[in-house]
Amino acid sequence: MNLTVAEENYIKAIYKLQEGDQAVTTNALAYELDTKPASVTDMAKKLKEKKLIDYEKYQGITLTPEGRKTALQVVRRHRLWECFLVDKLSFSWEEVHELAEELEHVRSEKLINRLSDFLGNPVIDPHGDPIPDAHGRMAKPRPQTPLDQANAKRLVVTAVSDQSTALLAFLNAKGIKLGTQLEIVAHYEFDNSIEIKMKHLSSLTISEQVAKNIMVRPL
Amino acid sequence: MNLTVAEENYIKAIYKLQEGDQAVTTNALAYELDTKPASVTDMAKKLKEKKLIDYEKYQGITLTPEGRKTALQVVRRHRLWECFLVDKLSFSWEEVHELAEELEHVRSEKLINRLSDFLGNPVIDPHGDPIPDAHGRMAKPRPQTPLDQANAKRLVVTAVSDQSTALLAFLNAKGIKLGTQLEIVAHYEFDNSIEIKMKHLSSLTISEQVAKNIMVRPL
DNA sequence: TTAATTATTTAGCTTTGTCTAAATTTTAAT
DNA sequence: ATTAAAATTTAGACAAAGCTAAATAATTAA
Ligand SMILES: [Mn+2]
Ligand SMILES: [Mn+2]
Ligand SMILES: [Mn+2]
Ligand SMILES: [Mn+2]
Repeated sequence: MNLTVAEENYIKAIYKLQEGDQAVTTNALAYELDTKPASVTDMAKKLKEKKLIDYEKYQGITLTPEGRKTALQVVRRHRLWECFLVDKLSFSWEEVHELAEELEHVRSEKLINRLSDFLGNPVIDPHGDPIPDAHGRMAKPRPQTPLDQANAKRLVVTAVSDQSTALLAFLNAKGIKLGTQLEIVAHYEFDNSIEIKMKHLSSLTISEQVAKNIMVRPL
Repeated sequence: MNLTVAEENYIKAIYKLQEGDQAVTTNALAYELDTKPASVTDMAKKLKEKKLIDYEKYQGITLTPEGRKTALQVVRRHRLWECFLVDKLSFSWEEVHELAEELEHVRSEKLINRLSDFLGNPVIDPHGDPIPDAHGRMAKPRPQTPLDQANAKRLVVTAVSDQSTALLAFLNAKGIKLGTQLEIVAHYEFDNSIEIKMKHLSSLTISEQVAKNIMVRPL
């Protein structure tokens, strides 16, 4: 099955939005892909034809097993390229998503497996997301929660769930990265902001919006 | 000026075929790009519109200075990726062209300049072709001639002018690569085949067709 | 210098992926 | 149970890139 770049992008976006089994809506997919709902409907018909998704009018979209396999391949390529850019070419984590968005479409098993070897077969990408192996299997991530829901006091940052340049740039500015250890000093119920303290630094207060997108686990 | 992948491929092909100032013909370009003359005519109109080529009906195609600049950027990306694949991922020289044909279309100055640094700013690619620098300047290649026209006896292989998998596989089989030193033992005028001898090996005879595509300079 | 051959262009059609505007279906609210 | 709002689909259009078949221009041969 030979997919176009657009088809791969759709499959990956469906994978991303399809938490568990819940069907992905036309509008959500259009928003995620920065396109229009009418375009999504058109593409849904094509992907159904290719047996990559289950789709019935007005009923939303889910990946078939074949579609999920395809999605995992694209995700693998995306995340390995992100590792390459950060580890080998010294890009910072907020710069790599867009480039990987293009590199992920070079389809060569040999290339991607050699790249993985070259990188030491990493299992997480620069944003803390797991990298599927050549068979589509991912190490199941150690349990992690959004910072705004953490109950332990001493925590370590394991991932960021929003990967917009804006959030990543903010985290850079505050010195927060994967592996950063922090302590929760206070919750402020007025706006659900959270005061945190990192070693050797004065404490800072972050918005609920930011806290929701920082994944942590107890230290 | 934002170019499509197809436009970049055309510009690169025109650059390749346009030796000196001679205009590139519609048919030659169609053959090079494995497409049809009618398609070339269509694209020529678009590229003229974008001021990348000079083109008048029936008069053939030449790159404008802007077009040449674009071509050199694409060539730079292509050849740097080939270096990456060979030097870092252990691909052999006959495998890299197709992959580079796709990778070359990821347009990011920052990416390609960092890749170049990472590779040690190489000046020739795995086939002996020069790599343009960030400003489009290439080290002018040291004088080289096709093996079938060499007059010195002791020679060193500097490049291959045909990069088909078939030729490269043949050269692999015979142990001929960039830097290989060889001696011309005999010319056979019946078919213009050439007998050569490499150090520590028995001599072998290669066809004119092969000899034409091996570039050498006197040792 | 005609005539034949070759090269190139034009015309018209196809596929992919997108859009807007209008129609329809589903969901939520009275 | 209607009605209003929101979500989704359809219809019709467009741009990019390709194709085939037919027309035209340029070149070569007789
Ligand atoms: Mn992508
Ligand atoms: Mn990532
Ligand atoms: Mn290419
Ligand atoms: Mn090359």
